[in-house]
Amino acid sequence: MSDFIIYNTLSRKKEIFEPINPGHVGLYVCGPTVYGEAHLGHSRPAITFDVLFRYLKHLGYKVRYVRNITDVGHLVNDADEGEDKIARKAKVEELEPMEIVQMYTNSYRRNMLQLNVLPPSIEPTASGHIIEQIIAVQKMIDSGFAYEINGSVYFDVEKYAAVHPYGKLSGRKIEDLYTNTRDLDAQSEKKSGLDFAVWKKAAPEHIMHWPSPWGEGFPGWHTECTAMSTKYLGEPFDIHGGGLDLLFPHHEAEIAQGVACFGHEPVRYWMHNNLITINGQKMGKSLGNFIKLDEFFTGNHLLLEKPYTPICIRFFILQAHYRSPLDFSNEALQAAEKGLERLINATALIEKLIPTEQSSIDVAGLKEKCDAAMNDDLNTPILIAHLFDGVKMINSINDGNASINGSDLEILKTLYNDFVFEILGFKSEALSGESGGNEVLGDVVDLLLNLRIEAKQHKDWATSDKIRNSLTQLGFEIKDTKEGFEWAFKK
RNA sequence: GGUCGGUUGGCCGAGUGGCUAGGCAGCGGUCUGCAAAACCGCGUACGGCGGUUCGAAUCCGCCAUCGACCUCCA
Repeated sequence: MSDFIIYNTLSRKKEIFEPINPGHVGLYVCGPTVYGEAHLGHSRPAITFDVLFRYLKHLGYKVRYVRNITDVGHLVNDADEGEDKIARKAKVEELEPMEIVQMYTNSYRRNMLQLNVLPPSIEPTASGHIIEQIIAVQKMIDSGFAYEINGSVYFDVEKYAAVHPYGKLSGRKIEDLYTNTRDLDAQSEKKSGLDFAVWKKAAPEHIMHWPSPWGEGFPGWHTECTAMSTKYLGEPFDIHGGGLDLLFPHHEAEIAQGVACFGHEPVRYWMHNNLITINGQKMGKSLGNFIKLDEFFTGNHLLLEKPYTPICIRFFILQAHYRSPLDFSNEALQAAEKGLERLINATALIEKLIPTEQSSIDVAGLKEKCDAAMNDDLNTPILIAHLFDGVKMINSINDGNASINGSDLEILKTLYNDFVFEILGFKSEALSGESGGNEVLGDVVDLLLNLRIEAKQHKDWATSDKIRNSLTQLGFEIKDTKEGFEWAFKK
């Protein structure tokens, strides 16, 4: 088998993936901060790393996939400085912070399920790992790279940068950072504007806080990922993923914290997905131009011409390479919708193909190309292109313009099951005549279509068309075949 | 201002120093009572200007332009 190659942000190169422990992979991905409903932007890392998770398993690795839930610790950088994002929302809505956390965690999980994103192996919460974070902070102090002041603990970036390359992941130079750091908090207790909080003293009105060696407080922005990733995956571990927007400062800080805690870098391969844009601009909470996933599924948003199914969103995202920016548009989404349908239909058709003596198509070659595409840094757009080549083959065989032998047919079945369903994670969303969701409904549709056949036999085209058009209006897709008819219902 | 990354046909999106993905839309044809689906055929694109090369959309330089990060953000 050929090597699996991934792009490592750390080296800015494609590298052969070699796990630290043969046969096992530790994967950590930054999950959501649960203070709002998930939007399209959240779906990209979730889907990207879901495909990575699925593919690693397909390759035979035993994978431990950790994706955190951030439920404490993000500071709000406005008038309410020092107040926790989640606590702030709680006051507005007069809910307990943990009530908010629970609500949005539930909705996030529901959305992920809809997108056919597999649950991670472990989904740790920051609030559930306060002790681990306190220990991590203590290690940073012990190693001399963090200092306590007035009940808060800060990471000493200057001291760290003197002996370690701070900025190596994001390609930043410490001098540049100095000149660019805004001087907003002149009265700050930090030694330097570059320093970041690893533990923050809680103001009296602050709701979420825990006791620590430095007094009542809460963990800083980046502490949780360092504590939780290494707790479950060890250090160093194999792959750390996340959105490109987390590269700096979050991931840079994680490297520094890791070195401060363990004396070596915590991660072998860093992977970053690019962002989704809307009209060429980043879709983000701060810009207020995001569309929630639920809004996609219902079509209930000004920018949406119609609803789009979760799998359509998934297909749309995977038709672009994860490291490329992807621009949202109704047109692109509708193109994805139709393409997905064609792929799913052909995949279902494989079951009905009748093998012959000879194969006129190169199934082994197709499989090789599909493997190669995935091995080349998860090139899902290329993989999908090859799968569409196969779609043409499948349809041609069905039309009698090509042939396939028994063994090739078996390979083809496995190939499409593996890539379309297991790895890319697509699934059929239509209720077809065969599988059917509601048996009575199916029987009624069959009845109507049988009446239509009778009408056709009498050349009563008016009745025939009336039945077909009415069913089409209701969302059924009717196809006439040699044997009679086929139908499918689309939500 | 600093750092990084884009600019591909009507739209979306891959990719490689020469063999010039794929999807969607469009056009013509086959099939069909008409459709739908499917199949066959068609469209020859890589921001601009230079340079390297037998040959560049692909490498280099300059310019233009867009974006991301530098502050919480997937």
